[in-house]
Amino acid sequence: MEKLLAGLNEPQREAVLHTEGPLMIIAGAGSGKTRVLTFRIAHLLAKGVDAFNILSLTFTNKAAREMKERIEKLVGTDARNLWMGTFHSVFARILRAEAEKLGYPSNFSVYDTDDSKSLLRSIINEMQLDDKLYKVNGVLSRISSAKNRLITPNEYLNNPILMSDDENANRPKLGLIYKAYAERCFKAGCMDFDDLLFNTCKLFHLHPDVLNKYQRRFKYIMVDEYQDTNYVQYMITRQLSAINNNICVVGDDAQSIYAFRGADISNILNFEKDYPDLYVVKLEQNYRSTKNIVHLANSVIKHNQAQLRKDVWTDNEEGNLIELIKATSDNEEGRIVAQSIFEEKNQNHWKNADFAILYRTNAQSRAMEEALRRLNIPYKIIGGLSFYQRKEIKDLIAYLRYTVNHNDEEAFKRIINYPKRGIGDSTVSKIVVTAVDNGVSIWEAMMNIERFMPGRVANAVTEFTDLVRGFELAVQTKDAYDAANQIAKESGILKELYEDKTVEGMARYENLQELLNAIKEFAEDKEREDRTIGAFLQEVSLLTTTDEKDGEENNDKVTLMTIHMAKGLEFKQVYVVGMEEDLFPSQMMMQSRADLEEERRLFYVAVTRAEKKLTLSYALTRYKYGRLHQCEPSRFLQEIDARYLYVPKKTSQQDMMADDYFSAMTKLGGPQSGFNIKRKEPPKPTPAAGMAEHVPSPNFKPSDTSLLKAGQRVEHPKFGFGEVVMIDTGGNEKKAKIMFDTVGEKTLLLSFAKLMIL
DNA sequence: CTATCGCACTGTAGT
DNA sequence: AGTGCGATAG
Repeated sequence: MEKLLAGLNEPQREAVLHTEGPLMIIAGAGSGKTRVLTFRIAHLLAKGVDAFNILSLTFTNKAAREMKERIEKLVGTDARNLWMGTFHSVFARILRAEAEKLGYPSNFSVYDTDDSKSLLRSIINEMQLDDKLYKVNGVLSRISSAKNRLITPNEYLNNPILMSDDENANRPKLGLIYKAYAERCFKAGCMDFDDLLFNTCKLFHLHPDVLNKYQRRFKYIMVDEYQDTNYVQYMITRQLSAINNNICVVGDDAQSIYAFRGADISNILNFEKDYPDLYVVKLEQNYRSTKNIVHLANSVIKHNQAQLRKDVWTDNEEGNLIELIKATSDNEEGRIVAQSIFEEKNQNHWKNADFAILYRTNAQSRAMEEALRRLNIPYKIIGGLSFYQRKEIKDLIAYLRYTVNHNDEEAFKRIINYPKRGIGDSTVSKIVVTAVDNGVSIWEAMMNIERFMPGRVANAVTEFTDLVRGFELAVQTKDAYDAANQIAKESGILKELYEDKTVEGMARYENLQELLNAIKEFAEDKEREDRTIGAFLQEVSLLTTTDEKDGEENNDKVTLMTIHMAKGLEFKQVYVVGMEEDLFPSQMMMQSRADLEEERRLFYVAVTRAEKKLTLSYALTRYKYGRLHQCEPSRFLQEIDARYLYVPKKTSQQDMMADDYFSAMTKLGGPQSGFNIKRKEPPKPTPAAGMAEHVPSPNFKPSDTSLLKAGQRVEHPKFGFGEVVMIDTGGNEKKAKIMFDTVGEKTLLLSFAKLMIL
């Protein structure tokens, strides 16, 4: 252990050795956070703490797995009993043991996002609401944020602020949808992802003895990526640590990039208030990047207001200046980047795997892919559809789920007529209606179908129930693999796919075989206590893209991914592409969310992935929904301290300055036929450049909305002129609704910094 | 019950 | 432009 500690700097060592009492580690980018965390746990174990008493919460399964491996390397098999995992996986496990206390079956299924959406769609239909007004995505995110703030359906319905919000948004029934949704999930014996945390809190609240049991068990609690936790996660950790008070949170407020899914940066900003005797360690030395990269990152993030004082510095070499590339189009941007990778690779003797191309949205990968393929540069794309999101996989999983839990409504809907067995929508709704009328479950109704729907349909339904009962028997008597195999065969899925001789069909068949292999591995894993289908389903429902194995031998590939996926990774050279206004920072974010501070943190995360070289690029035109659009450079390029930037003389491969190219194109009335340039709409009443600093009015402090009065005229650089129509200052959130003359109504949260009172 | 047509969407991500 | 889902017609 001493040997290990010798390699650490002073704050790192402090973080490792400070084991008793609350601790907050503010870990800047590239400051050796993972190392500190693993050493800290190893140190606890070396001190004689039982692994059984340590709980370590991470943000992804992958992070948990990697950390566990590292610790096992340090301390050996002592690490076996560590509880290490995501919030969801850890508390799903606890809920599985305690579910009955909340009225759930212990084999509850977990709804994924698609299941949730499908259920919501049914509910919105059944309530005869306008699905254009009640969009599934919007409704789901509203319900999700309510659950993340521990608001029950009834509390929602009794909350005047939420209700008036909904009314103003013309969606007064949202609370009722939430209530119906929660009831349906409960009846189906299912939890969605948010329920796993919500119900954990509920369990602890209703059963203090259970809470006490786990409080005494988890003597040491660690939370990684604390800046990305939401309110319910905050409550869980707070309650669990209430007795022993040994809680250690690690995070970096400058890398909080998940507000859009409910992460609450104030968790980390206000942590001090909850634990007065808190000890704070700041890891500020960056070991990853050159001075130029670190300075550039700092020069942008300093524009943010909400942050902890932190000063990231590095001892590393100065390094190259950051290259800024201007391209005429997204396709040319791709060509230049691919060409650059080709040249840099030879020049520095780097591998393909030393390069990453980062972008804001997945759609941007296309141009990059084409260019790389043209130069025969191998690449891999991280993200996109995961294995477990594929239709054929979800179908078989749905059969398994339904076999285990006959109340699982979404699984039922998926499999009842797939493969086709003559039970269509009308039959299904008749069954559902009968079940509801008689107060029995759908399953029971189907078991008695001859009584109310005798005839041909009844036979089909009985065949189906017999089939499922056979599966049930198989699950009880055989091991997971044999049972799954039987289900795949007898359900007819396997046959259906086998008969499809198209390329896609063959791929689907192979995917199914791969799923069966995965079940086989699971069933034969001797280290696992619970090797049933139920346990498999639970694990699989919490698995994602990043958790899947690479599987390929040749891993020397250029990595393409979104900035979000890049967090925690590092590459010798990084290209951040698409540095254009409205794309990065994203227009959508700017309309709905706090403001551009999160986008700025996203930029910070992107550039700090680079070790040696960093290249930024933007295009002047870009394809969007099949049409060519005109773009403007991102405001972030203006915020960068110019000292760190360098613009190569020749940026266009056609040896033509991009500006000339574009003006030539527009003079000709657009490029050749088939092109259809969508001109950017002229900026609203703001200065011509569209990038000039907007000076806030002197009487108006950003984020202080109390100065706004209904009826006031205001101006916003993005949305133009408008009128304040409503303010509510209830709770912590200050909100104002502004009716903009051209854009319509906007609810602004924190973006008041740019708002002028006229 | 199935096939086809038309419309809407097109955002980052983990569980 | 392309896809995927839902509604409607057959």
